[in-house]
Amino acid sequence: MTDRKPRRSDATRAAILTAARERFAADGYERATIRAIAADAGIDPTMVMRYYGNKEKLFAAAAEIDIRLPDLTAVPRDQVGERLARHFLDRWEHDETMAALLRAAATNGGAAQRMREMFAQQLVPVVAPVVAEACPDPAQAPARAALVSSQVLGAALCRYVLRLEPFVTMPADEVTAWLGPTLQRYLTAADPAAR
Amino acid sequence: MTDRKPRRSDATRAAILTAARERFAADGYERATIRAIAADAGIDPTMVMRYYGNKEKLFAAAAEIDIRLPDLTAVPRDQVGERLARHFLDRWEHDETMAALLRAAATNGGAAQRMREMFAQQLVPVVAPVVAEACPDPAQAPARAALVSSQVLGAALCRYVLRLEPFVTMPADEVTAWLGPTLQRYLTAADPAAR
DNA sequence: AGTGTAGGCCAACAATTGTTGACATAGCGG
DNA sequence: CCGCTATGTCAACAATTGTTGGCCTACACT
Repeated sequence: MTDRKPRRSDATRAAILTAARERFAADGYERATIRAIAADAGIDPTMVMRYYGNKEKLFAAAAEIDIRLPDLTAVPRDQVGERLARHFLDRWEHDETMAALLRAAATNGGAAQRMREMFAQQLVPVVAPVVAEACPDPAQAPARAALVSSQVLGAALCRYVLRLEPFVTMPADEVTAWLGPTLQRYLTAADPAAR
Repeated sequence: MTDRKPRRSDATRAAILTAARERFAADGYERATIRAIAADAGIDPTMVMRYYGNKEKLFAAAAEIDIRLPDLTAVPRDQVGERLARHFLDRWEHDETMAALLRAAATNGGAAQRMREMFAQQLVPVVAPVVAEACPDPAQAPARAALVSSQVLGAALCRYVLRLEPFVTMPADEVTAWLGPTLQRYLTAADPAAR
């Protein structure tokens, strides 16, 4: 139902998308040129326009991200933080699309909007039930999720974008060990002062 | 000694720098054009070139930042985290130069380099003595400082760049209340698992 | 007052960008 | 086998960019 008849140009489409993700991840939105993307994909720049309309739509297609968050209700409450930290780190390590979106979101309004949508549609709902258990006010969920975002995005920024030295070489396990308790507190602490 | 003879063009120079900071903060490095900056400053684009050489050097001049970190050794050890959080938030709130550097660092190599230097030269030294008290290994200081950076930059990213809703409207006091204990732990915990 | 120099503007260049249209070709359906 | 449409290439456009050189003006110093 959701898949259409396979087109002869599917290979080209995919090549464009792959090249676009690489370029957007490496250079950000403005510096990644359609010509460079087309060259990487081994085709003419015109094809990019034909298949994706314009640069903005190409980026939208390239930056389509599913965080694939696990079902946190199935995780022991006191391990939620570390579990989340590990998942995010793993996701970032294996999918350059995440870095592409982050880099672009810093200067491109559309990309920032996309990031906000990801937050609202994917992170908040998953996190809400966990927050609800430890905190009476259900309206707190977005704020808690935002705190989680800030630490996760900040770590990604330092590690994959700024390439801040201590953070780049630090083993993934150590990063999760440090971030885990932080996220745990953001999600399950009754108030900021509580542990 | 450090100040030179005042030049007739000092007003223009300052106007350029102010406009540059605003544009770089609002648009990032690539989208902020010299023409737009000159227009904001009410002068000809040529002046920018004459006084700052080229766009890169202009940015370097505009993004010269002193974090003005307080002397943490004079702060009670258990309040270091909150003190740092408040300082950073305040700094970001009142100086758009910080946002300019952050936005630009996401896509511009030079800006990223600048950010790393700020980290190494300003944050690490201030933080090192605090870390040394709680942790035997002096080589841990950079890693702890990097963790602090990640949370601070992440919060700034969400609040001032991505404008993630819950984070934008959250009162500054509440943000510091949440971030304080996190930074405190990154600095003074003996190991990731310790509180 | 006269002159040299710093401050400023205008026009223009070369390069790059996203984007468009006309034209070729090849493969599939009739 | 014929023709139509999808796929692809080439050349070019219009706009924008950083950047340069020439020219005018006004202030400062002798």
